[in-house]
Amino acid sequence: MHAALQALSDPHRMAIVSMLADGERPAGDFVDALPISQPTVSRHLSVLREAGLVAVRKDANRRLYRLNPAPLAELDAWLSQYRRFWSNRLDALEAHLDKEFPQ
Amino acid sequence: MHAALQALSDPHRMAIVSMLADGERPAGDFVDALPISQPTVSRHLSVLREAGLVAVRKDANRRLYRLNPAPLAELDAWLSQYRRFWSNRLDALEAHLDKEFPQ
DNA sequence: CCAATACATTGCCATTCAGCTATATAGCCG
DNA sequence: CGGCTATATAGCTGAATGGCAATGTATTGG
Repeated sequence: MHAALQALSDPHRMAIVSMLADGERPAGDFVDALPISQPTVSRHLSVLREAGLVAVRKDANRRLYRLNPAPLAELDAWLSQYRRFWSNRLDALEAHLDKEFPQ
Repeated sequence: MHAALQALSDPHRMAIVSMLADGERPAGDFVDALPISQPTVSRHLSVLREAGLVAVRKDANRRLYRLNPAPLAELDAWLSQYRRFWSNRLDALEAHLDKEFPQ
């Protein structure tokens, strides 16, 4: 999960991940959306790939990127040890969940 | 929250934050726990301070560090838009919670 | 007052990294 | 095939960053 944090620590890469919350997108969408050059976007995508945060598939000319949520889930799990600091609401929820959907 | 991500992207800083999950600690504890020099630890603490992830208070000779959970809560909020990708369990929990503890 | 402890700050070095331009690769279309 | 589009790769540069040793600062204890 540390690789994911490292990858997310760049604002442009975080923006890419945010755009992918809506679904699959071709690389060109990020080039249009971000104020940086195409090769730089391509490099960011490569970093996100290596971190396991995104996956690609080919569609003719284009490369369609989609989110790979696993590292985010890991990050979420790490964060869970801190939720008690701000969220009694969630604590209650988890207690309930464990009863509702045991194991 | 981006400043927090940046700060957490270093493994030693993440280790410090992890240690603080248990409560307040003097700076020296991190020096003992990490395989890096005291000045380097001090620099990491300074970065965490600037990111708002930790707060300090003086206790005689020592500086007692504690977690400031606000940036982690922000990160948690950002992550929430992705939970649907891996956690139907949590979705169910939240639905329940909204009924149980409305608003 | 003096030595010791705990921590921060300074100054340096090597590495990493985001950015760019230029170029390569691959698929599409006429 | 030839040109166009979409993306990746290579090569470079400057800035940021983590590491260290040396030094500064403040507090405690004798």
